[in-house]
Amino acid sequence: MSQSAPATIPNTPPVKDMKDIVALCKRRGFIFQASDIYGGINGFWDYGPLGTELKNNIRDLWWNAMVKCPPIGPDGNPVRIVGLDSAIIQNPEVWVASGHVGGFADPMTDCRETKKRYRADHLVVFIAKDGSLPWLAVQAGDDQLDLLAARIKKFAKGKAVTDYDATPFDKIALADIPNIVAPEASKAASLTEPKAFNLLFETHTGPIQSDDNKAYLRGETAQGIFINYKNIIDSSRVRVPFGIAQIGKAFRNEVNPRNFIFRSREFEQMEMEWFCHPDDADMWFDFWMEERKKWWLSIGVGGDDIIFRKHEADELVFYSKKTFDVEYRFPFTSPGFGELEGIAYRTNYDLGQHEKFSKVKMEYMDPMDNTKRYVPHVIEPAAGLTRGVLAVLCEAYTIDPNRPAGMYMNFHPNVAPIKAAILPLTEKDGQPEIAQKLYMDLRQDFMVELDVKQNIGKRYARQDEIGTPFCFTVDTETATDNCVTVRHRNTMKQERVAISNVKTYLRENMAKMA
RNA sequence: GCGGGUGUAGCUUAGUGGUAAAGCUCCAGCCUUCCAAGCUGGCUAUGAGGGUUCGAUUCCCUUCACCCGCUCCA
Repeated sequence: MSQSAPATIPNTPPVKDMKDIVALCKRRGFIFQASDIYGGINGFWDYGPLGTELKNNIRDLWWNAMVKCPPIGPDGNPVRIVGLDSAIIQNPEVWVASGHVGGFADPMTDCRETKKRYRADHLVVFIAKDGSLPWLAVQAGDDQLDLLAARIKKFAKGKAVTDYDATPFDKIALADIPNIVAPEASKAASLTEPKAFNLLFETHTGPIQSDDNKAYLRGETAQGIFINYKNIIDSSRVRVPFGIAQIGKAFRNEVNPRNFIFRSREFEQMEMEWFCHPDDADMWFDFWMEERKKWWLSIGVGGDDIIFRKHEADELVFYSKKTFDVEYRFPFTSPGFGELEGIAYRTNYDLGQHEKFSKVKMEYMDPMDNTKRYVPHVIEPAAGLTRGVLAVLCEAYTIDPNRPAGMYMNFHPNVAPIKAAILPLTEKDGQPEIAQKLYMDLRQDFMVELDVKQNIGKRYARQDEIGTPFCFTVDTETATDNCVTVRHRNTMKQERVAISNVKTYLRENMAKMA
């Protein structure tokens, strides 16, 4: 029970507190700290009964919108997307080709004095030509000579920029590091030896560990798609443009897991790679941007707390020509936003890399014109499933001081873990038997719960707390009129429905927001 | 990885160098009631490890987890 419902100021929505959301997740079985009874493990989370339902619902809605029932393309026909479930461990060359082994393993150096951390390859060390100390480190960039000039003023009056030679920090011998003054430090010898930050999890295939059988847990599901591109082209009668979709776990050794399940070391992704002709890439980029907006709205993540934002040129990673973020205002990012999905125009970078490293041709031959050959370009809508779960949880959490728990979960019915509860008003007069019969029928089609214990108010309250949109209550009149009462979660309003219509009623109300 | 904070039952809190307290939840029973009603009974806790001590939940050390800030974030 929440004891900390904040005082409400008129016309100001009450502030959702992450602590309350995390507490609810544990209390009601959405999400637990992984290895809880052993004191937990940093960066990992377990999904309980309701969290699993919620996550599966979001996952299935994505799969449905992508693979089973993909959107109508610009030509009026549905686009073609096929599914894939690739291995978590692949040949380690995959991750060399993708850039993760190099890019995810940047050596970092810490400044003991200022507590700043720098990428070793982003620091330039200037060494005086006359051999005098100290050496001056600055952050690499267009302005590095200006930065150097400022440091010279402070540490080597009378010298000029031209009296120094530049050396990348990562080329400096370990023994010479104490000669260096860090970029914002006041004296030398504050930089630590560079430490490798390898964000890919390493493992070994086979029972004996050696460098020869080192392998990586995948850092993203996307590479599994790229390395199967050719298999799918050759086996599935797909033609460009088409997509390959995959949902699954990915692993990153995050430096600092934070914010509940937002940044964890094991997480789940929903990624689709859309292969198209380079001339059409911009059109498809806009197409998927719109489709992805619609999808997030369809699972109840909407309103002022979601934004769709194009990256500025200086934010783009080097292989991407355009990136578009779907971001949610989480309680811990507010008033800022945190990323839910990135839609990236990745050019033909990934297929090109795998062509180069595997020596397998990735060229596509236009079936209508054999003279047209090209490596397809890729638009990638890559969403975080577990981040989606968190956004849905935060969005649904609704403070309501009039309810026993002080809140309820306003899930869109299509993501709600339990769609309906069947409740006999009392435990006598044959009501449990009627309820049981209705439950046995409904459970064929819906995740429903039968609850006969305790008074009806407690049972409604419990269902509100886990976000069950509908309760069907069997009462004394049910035996004679064959109707039950539908009680709505958000409004607490009730209406009478014939037992024979309950299934239809549920189906019709599942698609719309309560 | 750095700095700061926090760890007592499922939740919210109390307390003490000497038998760890309560409310709510939960479970069982009574009651049979449309919004956590009432009555009875019950389960469950000092994050982990070490040290000091006759005795540690309390003091000390280490460690783990979580929160905030920094850093990082293909």
